[in-house]
Amino acid sequence: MHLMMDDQGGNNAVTREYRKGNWTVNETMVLIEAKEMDYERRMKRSGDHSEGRNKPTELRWKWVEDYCWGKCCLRSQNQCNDKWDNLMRDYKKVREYQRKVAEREGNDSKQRSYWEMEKNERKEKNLPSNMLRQIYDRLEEVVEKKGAQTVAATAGGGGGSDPNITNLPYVMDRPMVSTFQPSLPPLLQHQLSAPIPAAIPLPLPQASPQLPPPPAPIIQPPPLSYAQPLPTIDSDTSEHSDSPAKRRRRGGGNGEGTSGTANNINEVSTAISRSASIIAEAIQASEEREERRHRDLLSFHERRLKIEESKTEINKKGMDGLVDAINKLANSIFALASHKNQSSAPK
DNA sequence: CTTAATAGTTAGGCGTTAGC
DNA sequence: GCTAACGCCTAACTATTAAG
Repeated sequence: MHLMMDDQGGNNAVTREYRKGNWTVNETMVLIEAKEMDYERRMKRSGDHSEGRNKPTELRWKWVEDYCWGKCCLRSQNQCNDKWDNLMRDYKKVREYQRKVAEREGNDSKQRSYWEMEKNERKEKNLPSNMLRQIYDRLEEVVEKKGAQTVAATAGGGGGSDPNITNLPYVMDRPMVSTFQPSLPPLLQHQLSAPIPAAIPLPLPQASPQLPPPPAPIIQPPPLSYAQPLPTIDSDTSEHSDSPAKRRRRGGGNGEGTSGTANNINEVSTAISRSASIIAEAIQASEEREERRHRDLLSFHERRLKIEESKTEINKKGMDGLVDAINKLANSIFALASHKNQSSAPK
């Protein structure tokens, strides 16, 4: 269970328990995918420059965090941000090196590609020692696409020349907290129960504020509603409207805003508690389904084992019978031959 | 003023090795 | 076998700059 219901001071809130420790390849792929979606989302938005002016800027990394959570990558926005920074550092080093290698290849200079190098050789050249090809390729895909999109948007774009512009209406009312769809579609319940392979291409998140994401193939980011947010409280640090550096500073208060009226607070807390119970139910259902699937899988394996065993037994019996028959045949032939010998012998 | 991007730095976890 | 020392790796923190 990664979501905790907080009930302090009478307000229900959902606390995210972020995973710690090293990033797995799968988590990294999810993050890259989230960034890819983020780029695409922003490009769409920058093309649609007629709306969203003077709206509060969206917290991009919170969006990325939400996306990652929808893919069972339980990291905070800071973790995502940091990991992305580190990834980009490594990626750029490798990319630069690979470019140099490619240039020198024309000049007949013998220089091994990054992937052909040993770990210590990489270290000598001040390159990341263990960047995975899989991750590099995926990063290249995303980063180069981003570059191309940026150029395209700059060329095509009236006021939306900057890919960083965040003016789509569907984020305009988004508070500085993470969000969930208040009523989870059945699909999400399924998603929660099954980790999703990151390599499979995903449909784009919806850019429209009114329309919920369309019913989609099995793999789809969870629909995030920005119109009806469900606040979460981050378990590591309070991450609200401060700058990244300030956000991380501990002991500096919780950074809560004071602008909400009592009415709003009431409405929000009601919505939160409703949403929380829905989410809790969804998670419970998904866990039950997962349990059931696990049991099915086990019984299936057992059945398969039994079938294998009986097959082996039948084969063994068949082989024994065959050996027996061959022995008998050999004996008969031998007996026949000796009988013939005796009968043909001179008297 | 804010967020995003970048880069330098620190801290903690983990494996290896030498000494007892 | 135990433990301290060491080095490496990576997440996390911090500062700075750019752009809107």
